[in-house]
Amino acid sequence: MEYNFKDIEAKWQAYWLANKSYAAADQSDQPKYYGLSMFPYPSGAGLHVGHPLGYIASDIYARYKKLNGFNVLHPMGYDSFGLPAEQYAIQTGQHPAITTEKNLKRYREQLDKIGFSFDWDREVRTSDPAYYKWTQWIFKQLYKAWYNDETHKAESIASLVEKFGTEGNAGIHACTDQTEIFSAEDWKGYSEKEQEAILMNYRLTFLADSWVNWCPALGTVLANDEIKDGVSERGGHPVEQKLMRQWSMRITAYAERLLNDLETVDWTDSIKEQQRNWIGKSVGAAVTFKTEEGHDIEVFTTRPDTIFGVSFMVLAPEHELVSEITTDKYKAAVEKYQQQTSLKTERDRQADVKTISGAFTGAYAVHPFTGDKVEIWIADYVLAGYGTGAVMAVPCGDQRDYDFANHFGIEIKNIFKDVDISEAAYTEKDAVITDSDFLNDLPAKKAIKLAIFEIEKEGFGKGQTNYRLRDAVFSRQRYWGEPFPVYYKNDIPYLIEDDRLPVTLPEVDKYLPTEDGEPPLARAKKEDWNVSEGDHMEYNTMPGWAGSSWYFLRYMDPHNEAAFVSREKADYWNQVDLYIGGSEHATGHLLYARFWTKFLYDMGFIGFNEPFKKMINQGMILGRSSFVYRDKASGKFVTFNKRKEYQTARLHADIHLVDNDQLDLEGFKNWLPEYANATFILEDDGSYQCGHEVEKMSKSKYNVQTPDALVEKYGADTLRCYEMFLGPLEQAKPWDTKGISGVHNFLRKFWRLFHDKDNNLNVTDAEPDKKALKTLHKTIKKIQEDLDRYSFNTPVSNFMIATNELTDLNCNNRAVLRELLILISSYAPHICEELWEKIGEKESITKATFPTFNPDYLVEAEFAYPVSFNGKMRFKLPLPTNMSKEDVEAAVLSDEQSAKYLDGKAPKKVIVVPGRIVNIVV
RNA sequence: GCUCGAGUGGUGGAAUUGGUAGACACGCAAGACUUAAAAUCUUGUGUCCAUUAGGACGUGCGGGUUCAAGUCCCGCCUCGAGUACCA
Repeated sequence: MEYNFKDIEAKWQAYWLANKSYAAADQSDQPKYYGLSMFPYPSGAGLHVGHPLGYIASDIYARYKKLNGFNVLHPMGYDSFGLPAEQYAIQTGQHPAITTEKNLKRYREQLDKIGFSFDWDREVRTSDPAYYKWTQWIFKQLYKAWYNDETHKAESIASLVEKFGTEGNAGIHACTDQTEIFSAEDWKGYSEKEQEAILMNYRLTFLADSWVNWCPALGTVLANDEIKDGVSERGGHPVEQKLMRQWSMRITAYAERLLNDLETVDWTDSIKEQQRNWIGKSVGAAVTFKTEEGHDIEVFTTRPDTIFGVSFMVLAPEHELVSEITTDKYKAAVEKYQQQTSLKTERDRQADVKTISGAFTGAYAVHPFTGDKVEIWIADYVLAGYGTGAVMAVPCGDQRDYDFANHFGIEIKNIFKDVDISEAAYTEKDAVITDSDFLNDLPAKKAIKLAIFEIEKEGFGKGQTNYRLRDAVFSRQRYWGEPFPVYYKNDIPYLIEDDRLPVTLPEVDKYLPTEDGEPPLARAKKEDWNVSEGDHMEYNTMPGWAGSSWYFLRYMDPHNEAAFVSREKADYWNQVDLYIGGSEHATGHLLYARFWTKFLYDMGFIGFNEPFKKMINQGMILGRSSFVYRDKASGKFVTFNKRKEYQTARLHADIHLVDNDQLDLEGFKNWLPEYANATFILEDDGSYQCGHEVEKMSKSKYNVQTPDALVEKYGADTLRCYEMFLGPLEQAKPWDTKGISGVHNFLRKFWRLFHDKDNNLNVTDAEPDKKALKTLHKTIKKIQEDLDRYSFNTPVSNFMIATNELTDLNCNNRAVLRELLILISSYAPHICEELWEKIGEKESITKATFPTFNPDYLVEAEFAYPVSFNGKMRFKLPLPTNMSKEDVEAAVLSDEQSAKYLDGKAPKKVIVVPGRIVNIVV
């Protein structure tokens, strides 16, 4: 075999490992570069072809930066706590640590075969006690901190306790759930338990009874971002609301900074927008309306300028005041409506937005400015969970209020000057207000300010900013996660001392909740814990996102036993320069990682407050699933073209049993036990044809393509180049191996460039000719430009072009080929390293320097001008490149080919762009 | 509904500031080598008309700006992703 990729790849992978070729230096005169791919959760299915896509891109970039003289950090690790290993443990009794270890090993083998330049000495695993010791430590810091809204940063809780002792809490502007005001005297008089309860309302991680998303099937609570379409993201199980005592993270304290600092990072607009929506800032006012009976109803509005347009009010059906204010006459109707609403699931309620429904309570509120009577309704378009669960309805300015008013025949008052609201509400903020007392003739934006001023002056309410972002639930009733460094004494939580960390996971007999519904850790006896204090330890564990919120910091200083990262190393490596990963983490991981980074910055542990400077989201690689069709009546499997003659259910078939849509019948029977006795209704030619569809790759769809088979058949270098060649990194694309032979052929042709017919090295020291140098320098320029704008697919084409051109030129000059090897080495490191050695280089190509582009080689004496007539290219005319505009024009017009298109007429206009084009207007 | 992104040959895609549309590859077709196949190599390959020469049309659709538009502007259509009674 001429190009023996198997031997070559094994040889150099061993060499790189033995020589620590990719070790990042902690100190260097070179500028630093931190390139990072999101670390994977090691699932049982192994790596599929979608995983390496991002890794290959960050690897190419890391290598490219290294060749350009940067000190590069390019690490890899594993997000190794998580649900699947635990679900597997519940089913089989196997300890999740064993499952995880097994999966990890397989991941590593797969990764190693692809030839990544990871610095494995810096590997981190979130489930490693040496790692989660620091996750627990960061949790402790959050517990010992509060958020000062005056300084806009987190501060130590000790400073807060001091203030309480001297001035009470009235003058403190904090992000807190504490509403009660107390004096310094009060504070001193409180018991420890009372003081602790108050401090809980300030801490950045806190214990509170809160409504949580409870997933009975998984036996745990879930964060909002772990729920998609009303069901759990993992497993697709239903979720219900439940009041539970849980640890939470006060991420809302950082809402404003998380929003503003998006402007300082180079991410896609789409991800930034998703974060903005998730944070959901709305500026407006809280206004209190009094009912005729004297109850207070607080509403939140972003349009206080429209307050004179209020013609009714709406409460959420669950609003606590509903039963109190409803008059006897309307009681039955209101209760019926409440009942109807409660029967609807959250999902149904959101799905059906067209049906207008509601009920009048019989009660009236008094308009704070006009004193008018305003009807109070309940309706399910007002949500209990947002704002105050009550709105002041302004039909002329809000479409939902407009529709509601029309439906129930409520008055629609127009307070916008010269605006027609006969068809729909006017929701733009650019109208002039009228019929509104002191707001008359003001444009909306000014009116908003004045309205808030008046509302505050009269004591009806105040200006307020609301966020959709909620505090994040941080406890999970699961086994396979970080234990909390927390114990309880008399139901008061206390922290475990630093020198006793980590609190490691105790052994348990089963990975299920206890009979009385406590989390699995409650099964552990006192002596099963390595650290046990007080009445009992915390039984909850941390969520999956705990470990992944700071792992990028640990890579900087992975073996530090005295700190999660030393300040010195954090200062050196600083932000991640390039972060590559999927966009599915837009509102989860990326928000939490930003939050923790900002917190650690506030506390002075690190010197930057955004973790990821530049981010690229690789598109998903989709799989091509195959389907079989089972007749519901007979249970027989019906072939694709006959499926319509039967009542069939569509089932996934393993794509490895399908070749060109034809099913391997014996293989299918042997695949799953329930198919052992399968019978078939075949095509007329006796084959079974499968259906197919492009969808997400997943184990349950049996459409997972692993990279292993391709590495085996074509080699890692081919796989690397091919995954990049597929198309733009950010774009989603179906996986298709059709084109891979073309890329493999390129590498073989590249190999032949260095060898004669008998596969002997054939490289000369002779001076290369001009054409070869031109090809080389054209390629240097292209690769540099492409990579600098993160275009990973186009360099492969340019490598092919260069190889094709040099082959046509019979170029075997060492001077040219040597530089070409460096160019290609970031994409195909193994073959380049091998040829590099063969042409007599002594040191690894990973230590080489990226060639310098010299424009002189691209200078040509002649350029073939495309000559257009009326914008249509007609012919090409070679002319000297240094010819003046006037001479070019004269030369083109006097050329005999022009005569035909001019047809005897004089040109109206001639445009000459030197070195580009000539256009003649006739 | 809103936000973001994308629509280019049979296919994946290229064209960085408006300046030769379809690079590179796959596939397909013809040929060479071979007993044959595979592999390899050569040539061709946007569509339509034309024997050729050549011509017309072509980047989702309709307009516009310009000497020149895949690229810029206006109005639509389709697909993908995210998100939603957020007051």
